Amino acid sequence: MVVRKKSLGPLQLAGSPLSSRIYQSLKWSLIIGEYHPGSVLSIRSVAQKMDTSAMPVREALARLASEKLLVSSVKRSYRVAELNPKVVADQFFVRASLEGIATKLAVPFMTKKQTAELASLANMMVKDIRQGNNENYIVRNYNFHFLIYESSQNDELFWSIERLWALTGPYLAQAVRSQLMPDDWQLLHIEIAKAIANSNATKAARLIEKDISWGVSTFEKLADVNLV
Amino acid sequence: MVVRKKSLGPLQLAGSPLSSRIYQSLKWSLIIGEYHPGSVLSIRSVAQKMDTSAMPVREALARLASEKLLVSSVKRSYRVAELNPKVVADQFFVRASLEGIATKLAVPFMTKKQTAELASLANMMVKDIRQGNNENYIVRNYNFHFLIYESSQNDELFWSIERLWALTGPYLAQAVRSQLMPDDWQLLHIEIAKAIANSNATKAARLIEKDISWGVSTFEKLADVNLV
DNA sequence: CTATTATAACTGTGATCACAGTCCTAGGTT
DNA sequence: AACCTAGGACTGTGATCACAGTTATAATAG
Repeated sequence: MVVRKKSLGPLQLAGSPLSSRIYQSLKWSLIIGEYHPGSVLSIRSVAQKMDTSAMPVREALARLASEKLLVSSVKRSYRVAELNPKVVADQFFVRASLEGIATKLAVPFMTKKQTAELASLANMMVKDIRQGNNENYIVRNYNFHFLIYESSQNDELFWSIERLWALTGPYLAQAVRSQLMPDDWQLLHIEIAKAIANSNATKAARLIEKDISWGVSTFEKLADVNLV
Repeated sequence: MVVRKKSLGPLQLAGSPLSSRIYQSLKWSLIIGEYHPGSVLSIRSVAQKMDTSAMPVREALARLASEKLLVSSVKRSYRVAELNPKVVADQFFVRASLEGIATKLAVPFMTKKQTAELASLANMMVKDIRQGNNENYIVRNYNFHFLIYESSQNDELFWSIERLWALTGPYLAQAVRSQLMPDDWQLLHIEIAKAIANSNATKAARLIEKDISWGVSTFEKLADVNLV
């Protein structure tokens, strides 16, 4: 069984331009770590794979590059960025800040049904890791976090965070697949669900920051190693 | 004398694609409030004004829309968003958070020369307002803040903040031009420069947040009025 | 076998076209 | 005078072309 996202940002109706659908599709692929750092995404190759002309793909790639989700230099193919660990750590740092803020705003708005959903997701994520089902885990992790951020009622915050997930997606996926996470890290999601159920916004925010900060410290350590 | 920006993000060399130069140019126009909410930016009209074909303009507008700096619906012209005050307040709220964080990171890195520059800018901004020179004020305000954020050494933070300035630019400019700011607001920049000179990062961050929060409260009030 | 060079394959970029929706307005009708 | 309608002037969208710069490959010279 493949776990699917609920929806990536505003739901894309069938009538939306091809370029937008391609954009959304590629963005989602970045979030779930379908591409690794350095992956080449050229206009023509993507167009062929999606069975369309260059034009809509070209627009989609330009948009992704504009948001720094891809890198582009003149007359060289679009690529997923290969970032040094310091930069990735910086990105995770911003993520931790924004996601903490969003959580604090969200908690008062969350319903019983939503908190139950959170608890359920947290439990399934523990199982996913135990069974080594990384792909399901990644999607569920997305669903867990954005179920919270949705409730923040702040679109700007939501959009910024989602962009950061696409930015760090290729790196997070690498870490998940190489089992770089400490064993007790999974319990954090269960704690978060509990704190939200108890309407403890401050604690929930602190735990979310801790959850993301794992990314910061991991990549900071990598940075130190690489510098030696 | 027209005050100019130092540089908007990474300096655009002459060899860069036309579409990128148009993108940068339009983004800067948004930041300094050259367009007001609702302004129409159609591909062909911009292309004509810039004396080029549709293609590079089309890419630039697609990029801006992707970052939510413009709105676009299918087969309808690109526009500067006309946002309800609640949404604008939300954007200023995120700005306050990120700019506070960036300031806290930046202060330890700032040199004597830079702090002197900050003090100088703060003084000139007071004069700009006194003389009713709004356009100069807006550019100097940009230079003041981004001189700080530059020193945060966190590119992701810098980029996110710059995007938010383009997003809120049309609204900030409106407020500045209608003299909506309280009289003693200008003194804040002088205080910020002092706090940074004293290497008091926490205080500087708090003052920056206060500076931006003015936007939040202003638009929240407007939201209340409009709802009645 | 190695290093250098020429050549072919591939890249984004700009221009232009046809087309189908949206918007606005001038003309007619009630 | 107010309403409706039909037309034309816009809009973004997708496709295709030519071109110039980059990258990788293969042939050639040492």
